Amino acid sequence: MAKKGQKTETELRLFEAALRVFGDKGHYGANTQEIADQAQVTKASLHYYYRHKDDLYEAAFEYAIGKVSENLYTHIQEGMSAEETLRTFCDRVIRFYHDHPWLIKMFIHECLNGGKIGRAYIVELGLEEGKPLSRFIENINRAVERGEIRPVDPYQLFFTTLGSCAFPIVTQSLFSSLFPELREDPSAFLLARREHVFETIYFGLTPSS
Amino acid sequence: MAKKGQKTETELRLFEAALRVFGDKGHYGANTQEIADQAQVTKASLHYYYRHKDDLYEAAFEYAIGKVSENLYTHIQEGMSAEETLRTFCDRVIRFYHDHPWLIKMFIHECLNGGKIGRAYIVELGLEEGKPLSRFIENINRAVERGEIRPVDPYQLFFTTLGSCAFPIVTQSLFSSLFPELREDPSAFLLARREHVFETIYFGLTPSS
DNA sequence: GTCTATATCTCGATAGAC
DNA sequence: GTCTATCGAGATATAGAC
Repeated sequence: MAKKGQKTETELRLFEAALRVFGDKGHYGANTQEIADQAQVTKASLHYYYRHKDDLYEAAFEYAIGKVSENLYTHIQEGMSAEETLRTFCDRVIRFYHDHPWLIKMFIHECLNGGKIGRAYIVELGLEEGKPLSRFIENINRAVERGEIRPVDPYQLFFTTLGSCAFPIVTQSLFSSLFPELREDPSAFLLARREHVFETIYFGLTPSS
Repeated sequence: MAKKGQKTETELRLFEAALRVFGDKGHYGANTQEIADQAQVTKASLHYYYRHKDDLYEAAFEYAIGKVSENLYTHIQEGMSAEETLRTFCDRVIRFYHDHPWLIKMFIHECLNGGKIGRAYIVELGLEEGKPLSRFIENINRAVERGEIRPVDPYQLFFTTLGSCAFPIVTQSLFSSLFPELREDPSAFLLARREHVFETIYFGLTPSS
């Protein structure tokens, strides 16, 4: 059922509730009762469509990775300069995770749980020709070759960029009690990061640049 | 008991086991049976020293924050240049979390759970005069004033630096199946980040700088 | 397909012997 | 202070009526 093309209306409600609840609380923190409640069905119905909790979780995680791929990586076009690539990536990551924080939370939850379930689905982001992540890596490598930017490990740069963008969204609940700007207007702070992260990474902090 | 000065040997074993298990699995993922097993006592003994699971978790989290403060922030001295501040911070964060990944995992788990319990303890990192985080912020502000670096929001820079350093350690379990360098020699990749992160943030990517 | 009712299991916490 | 035994809440999952 979960895999077949068309979902019934009930199944769709279950699936969307699962995205919200798993996204918010992760695999362990979520419970089937809450998912059933949000979908306005009973637990028995939930188990009718998805035999085990894990089946529902896997379906949700696979869908989430697809959404991430679609919203973050497809906007990085082959042949973009490093500047365009980084600008686009910062903008998409921060806007997307700002609007859908449960997606990055689901991902981080899965990381903390050892990635046992998610590992099978993350290959969709792969590095092979044409896959989403490969365009980021390729664009950086080309930019180094033609001297737009200094030599840099594109994998390291990927983590630096994604980490800079995603980390404040993940840690907001704790750091907001410490940082006045983040506490008073989280959206403004997070959206201001699009410029900050791009400029810091691309131009650095030294005034000469 | 937990708060008093001297811990008995059994209590110490329990506490250290709690650090490991909570650190690895977070508040919800951890269970008291596993902590008791690792401490080689029964659950009943665990509950003798710590009435509720939450008491043990709070003690562990408070201790963890103290460790983080002690190992990351005390090495940032008042009056350091921005260059020294960032170099020191990258070096300490990556080395420390590389050696003790459960500490950053515990922190992120708490963030994902909404920070309800940890919020009370994170104020120890505060921004007030003399508190650990204030030195980072102050050093950056001074560096801007005297023109060492261009104008930058020190709070934004804090997230950029910490996120760049911590994110790969947190997400290693999932991204290692995607990035060959990270999979084949995680330590080398993570330790190489100390230079990469500092140079990317301080000097940027543009070759002119 | 959806429900009520329930089986089964896991976990935090307690009682009481020693 | 540590143990065995057990309680009771809450979770996943199933049985069977409709």
